[in-house]
Amino acid sequence: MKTKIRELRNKHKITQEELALAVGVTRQTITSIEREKYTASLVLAYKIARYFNMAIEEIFDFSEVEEI
Amino acid sequence: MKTKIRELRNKHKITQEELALAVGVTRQTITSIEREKYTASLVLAYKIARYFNMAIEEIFDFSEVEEI
DNA sequence: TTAATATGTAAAGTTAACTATACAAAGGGG
DNA sequence: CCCCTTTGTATAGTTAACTTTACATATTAA
Repeated sequence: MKTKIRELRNKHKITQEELALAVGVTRQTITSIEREKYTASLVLAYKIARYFNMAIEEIFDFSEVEEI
Repeated sequence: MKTKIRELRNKHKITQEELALAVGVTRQTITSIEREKYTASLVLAYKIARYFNMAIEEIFDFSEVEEI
């Protein structure tokens, strides 16, 4: 899933490691999510959104999710 | 994790099975999430939110998630 | 009371999210 | 150039989300 994490991280000038630490996961998890290796869990998505002071839907791109 | 799914489902007068079908999971998944057996994935949370025309944060209760 | 509908639960299996460790490669600053 | 920081990637392992099947229980309607 596409996300704005890298973009936001650059804007805030923090590394993957710093973000990982802030939200309580490993750097590999952040790397994997940025590189779309897998999708964040709901709780992690929330923590990342909180960190950047945004809503989950503003950071994670659900446009590929099949419409209901 | 606490959610408003049951409450919303009752308000909309739909069964677990109907919601499950609408968002593309099994009834057991809805049951388990309502009974807090486990937390929905990000995509499922999004689909449920879309179904009820709400934001993810309005349906899922993140108050127990450790502050960052 | 019986049937039908809605929900709870259980167990076993699969897949995806995440950890841990480790090493390679890219890029900038001295 | 060389060092240092940041990022990419790989592999193996664990845990949690979700499926499938099946049966039990509660509630309502006929």
